[in-house]
Amino acid sequence: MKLLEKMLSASSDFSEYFATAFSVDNIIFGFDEADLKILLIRRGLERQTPIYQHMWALPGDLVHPTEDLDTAAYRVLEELTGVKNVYLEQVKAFGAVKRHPVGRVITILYFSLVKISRYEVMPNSFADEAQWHTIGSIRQLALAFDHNDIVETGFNALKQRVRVAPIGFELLPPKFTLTELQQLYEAILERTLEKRNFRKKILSMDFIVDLNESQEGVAHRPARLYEFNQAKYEKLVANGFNFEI
Amino acid sequence: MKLLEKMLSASSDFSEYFATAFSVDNIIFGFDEADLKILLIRRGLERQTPIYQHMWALPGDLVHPTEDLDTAAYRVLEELTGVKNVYLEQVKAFGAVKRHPVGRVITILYFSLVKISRYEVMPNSFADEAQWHTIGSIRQLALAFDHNDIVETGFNALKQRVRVAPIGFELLPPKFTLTELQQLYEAILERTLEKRNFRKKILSMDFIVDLNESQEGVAHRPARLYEFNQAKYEKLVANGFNFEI
DNA sequence: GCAAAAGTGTTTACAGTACACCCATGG
DNA sequence: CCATGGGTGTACTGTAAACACTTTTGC
Repeated sequence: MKLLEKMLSASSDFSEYFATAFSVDNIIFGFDEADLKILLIRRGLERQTPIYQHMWALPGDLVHPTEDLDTAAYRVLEELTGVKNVYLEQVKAFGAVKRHPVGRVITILYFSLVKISRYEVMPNSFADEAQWHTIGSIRQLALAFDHNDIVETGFNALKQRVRVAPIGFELLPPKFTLTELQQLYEAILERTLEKRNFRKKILSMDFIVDLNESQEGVAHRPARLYEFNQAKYEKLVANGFNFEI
Repeated sequence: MKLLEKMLSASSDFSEYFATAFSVDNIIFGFDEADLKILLIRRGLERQTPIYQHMWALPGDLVHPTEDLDTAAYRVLEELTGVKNVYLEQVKAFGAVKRHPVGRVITILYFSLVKISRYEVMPNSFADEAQWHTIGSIRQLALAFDHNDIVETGFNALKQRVRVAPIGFELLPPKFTLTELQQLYEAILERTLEKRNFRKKILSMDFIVDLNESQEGVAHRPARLYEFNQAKYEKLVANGFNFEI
């Protein structure tokens, strides 16, 4: 039975099929002081339906009727963080019938990668309170809705993606040290990496370039600074290169 | 602005946010005579909205209000093919505002893998006409809606998945030869593989077992038959094994 | 001169790749 | 006996993994 077709052409009442809302949720990743963090909002208070009150949740919103999904996810991100030009990727849809206690709400999960240093939370624009949480601390929390499951799924998606695409750089400032890069990969992959092998591998890929600059003001030998070179990377990909960590 | 929350709690009219339908579409893969094929339906005729008439499209339907997404995808599959216990996996959501000419319809894409030998199309139950198409021939066709894009996305998802999970077996009969398995991987990956190396690699993984049986009635040396052993595979995974082709 | 992190090379083992011939069966 | 696809081994190459010490700076 082709419900969609009937609905759109026949005169029968298919309004029940429109009794579903859909939203986007966004796992916003940041990297700070060797920790991978996720931006959560605390459910409040004046503006929201009184369910899951005071609990932490992923930022999200309904999708406007004339808005693409990616646009909606991007809007949520921008309203919350104020940043633009951010890496954003869809993960998947969550649509269990009872996942929202008030009605049927299907949500499309995204993750985004922001340079945490550049960013300021704007708590009064969107959420009553917003805060970065490590993945470890989130696992100790009961989040609103099915957001614990959703976070695990999104984190796994990041783990997979980071192995085949050079997106980790989106989480670092434009100039970074190899130690920072290694700590980032360790945080995402949740395991330690061997320093010499990591450096060999990363440098052999030939799309991060040595800036011939050094850290300043550190109480030890200053590290060299590098940057990611998108053009070099794309040239390699065009020639059949395959990124793997 | 937390639209979802306002909508559910306030008395304002948010009905425009319910003016969106959502559906599932399913890329049903089968493997037959060394070709990877996708089951398409021809848009017809009596039952459907007169758009994209006579064009080929992916099978899909609206999601019922009290139905999980996976269930809906499974239902589409079962109504069309009659088969059960089939591998099914969500790919992603497609939600461009204008992707459906009649209204806003967000669709969740799935792919499923069926053993083509076991299956009979039931054209009178669901679609006016259903037919297997090779990926090559689909690329020559203009499909309805944005289904050409969707097919490419879904096919790429299969390509990725098959490299890290042993799901190829879902497309083969329970007993298969190594040549059939190789042809399957060649069809999915769209490249040739070297016979000796392929066999070494597959057999070294140790979860396909030699049945000590042979093909019958072939006009050449009969091939040995193998089967996939799920229990062995899971044991390996539990011990930290990682499948790769 | 000491604390702290940066930086660097070599060896070993394993997996990927390339490659060509004999075997078993039906007709 | 011929046509057809089935089945096998070896050498080479490159990448992954394991591993410990020296260097540079600030204080």
